[in-house]
Amino acid sequence: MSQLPTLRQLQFLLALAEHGSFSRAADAVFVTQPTLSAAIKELEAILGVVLVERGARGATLTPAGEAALTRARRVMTEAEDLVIAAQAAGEPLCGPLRLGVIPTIAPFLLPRVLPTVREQFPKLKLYLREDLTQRLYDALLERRLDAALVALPFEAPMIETHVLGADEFLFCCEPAHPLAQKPSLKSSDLAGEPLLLLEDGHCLRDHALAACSAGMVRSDFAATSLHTLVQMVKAGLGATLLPRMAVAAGLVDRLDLTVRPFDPPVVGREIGIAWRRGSARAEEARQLGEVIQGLLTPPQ
Amino acid sequence: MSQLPTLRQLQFLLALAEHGSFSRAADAVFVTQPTLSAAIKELEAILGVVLVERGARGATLTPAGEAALTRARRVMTEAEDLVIAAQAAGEPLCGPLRLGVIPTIAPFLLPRVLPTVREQFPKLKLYLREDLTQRLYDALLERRLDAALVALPFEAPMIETHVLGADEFLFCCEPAHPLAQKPSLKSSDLAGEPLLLLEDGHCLRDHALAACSAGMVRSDFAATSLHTLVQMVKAGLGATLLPRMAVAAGLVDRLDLTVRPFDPPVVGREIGIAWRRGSARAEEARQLGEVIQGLLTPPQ
DNA sequence: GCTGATCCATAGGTAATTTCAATACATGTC
DNA sequence: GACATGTATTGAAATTACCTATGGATCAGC
Repeated sequence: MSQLPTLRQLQFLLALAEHGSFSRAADAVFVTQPTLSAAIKELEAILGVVLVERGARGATLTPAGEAALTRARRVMTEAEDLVIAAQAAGEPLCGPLRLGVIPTIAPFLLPRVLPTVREQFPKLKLYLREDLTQRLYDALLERRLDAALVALPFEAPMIETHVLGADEFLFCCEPAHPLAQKPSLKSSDLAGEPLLLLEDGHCLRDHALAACSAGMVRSDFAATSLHTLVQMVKAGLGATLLPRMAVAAGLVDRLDLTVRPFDPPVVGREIGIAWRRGSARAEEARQLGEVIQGLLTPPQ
Repeated sequence: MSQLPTLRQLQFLLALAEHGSFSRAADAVFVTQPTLSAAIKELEAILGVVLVERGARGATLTPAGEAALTRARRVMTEAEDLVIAAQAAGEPLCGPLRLGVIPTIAPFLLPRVLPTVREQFPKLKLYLREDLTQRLYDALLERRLDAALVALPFEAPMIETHVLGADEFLFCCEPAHPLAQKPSLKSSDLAGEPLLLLEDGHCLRDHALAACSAGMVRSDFAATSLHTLVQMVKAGLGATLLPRMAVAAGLVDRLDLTVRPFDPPVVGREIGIAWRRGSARAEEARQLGEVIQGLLTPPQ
């Protein structure tokens, strides 16, 4: 087995690539220029390739250097992840954790779970970010988020998920609506019914569409949030489907709207937690999920 | 940023996990036991977690240790890959390269390209492995192969491919066969025709099936290789489709069988080279592919 | 074409780190 | 309680990493 480079040497290579000059790179990593110079030279000796083209006005990476750079970056992030993961294993759910939540979950689930989470993990600093599923997905992949609360299914490469609980859909309409008379509805009752939905991009829109394929979607109006949506129902523009979680959180309180469940088989969505496969905080995401799951299951 | 561990420390951790004892692990990495002991201790200090449970009969990893181990393995392989990739960049297509080839390509393509490859890259040591697509895929993922010659499409996560050339299918039958009269065939001419195919697992079987959906596959007989297949045609069991590459390599020479092309649009398969995304030898696989492509395109 | 500025390479000395040999300590075994 | 089998500690030696000082090359401006 040929000799391995040092992480330090790789770090120097990153700095060199970033600053385009031995001297400036040396400053950036707090060593002198000769030190960095020697380290790069030894790295080249180990790899048997010239990585850097030395010029009068700085340094440029050779193609081999570029290739090594990409891999060096990977090695460094993997090493950093190791440290973070190990430290987290020693004291789980500590420090900053960046959690994404979709807009149809955040306002209804977070008030219910955050107090307990805060109490149970006082050292945890949750940074919350509310956004659409697709953007949360991107953020997870780019390591800008550690975990995300989303609606399942959330099939995506490199993403792992755990189910936290079911969230059935309820039919919501004006009291004067014909269907308001029935204590519960069948999916087929929606046939021809004018339905209001969230605007495109919300996964709740897709799930609701799947649940009420019989309905007639009003594509001329689309709401930007569930709060807007119920206002539109109240204004007489049509009926809609709401997640029970939102109703339980008081979304339609004092609005004088009628809410009806569906007969089994109930339609709805599943709430889950997602994280990037191999993320340094995968285990913590799983743990956080368990806590939230425990908070969801008993009441409803 | 907290301090990073050394690759050496991670290597020691791997050895410790493998041998279950400080002393034996130390022997394995050619240092003394105190050295390894101190290194692990410092690693634990850096990570802030106890990784190893020291017992009277050796050492066991704690859960945190196991987690660190998995990541350490990743860091080490990434670092090793960096070295290999960089060395390969300096002197491409040198040393051992493990190349998988599917059985319906190997005997016909390799004799045509290997001499030139050998001549062009005298220092290259090609280790060839002939196997079915699925097993080559597994081997690529498990790093037991560096590249593979397969039939496209070869859609798979973590695998990248390049097209090397087209390989059209030819109709092969006995001279007395009714279709032998026609100089060329349409795909629809195969309607009701009893066709022989390779046994399950060969991708050529699937591609041929797709190409001649009109035909009537003889599922009572399936060949284990193209050589067997033509013998079965000769024995009067039916007709078949052969890749032009195999015919060009002399598969039916001296067999007194009739071979007919299809009218455009020609049916066939594409030959490609595949490698694991991020493999240390990805660039070399690409280069090797270019050479083979150059050898395939001019003649036919 | 000289001058100064900028940048990388080299040299030699020093501090820090790594490693080793020797030994101490802990724990099960007979 | 001696012994075998482990790991931890210690202090010295070798190695390595780093710094200061200096040299040489290239380019810009005059």
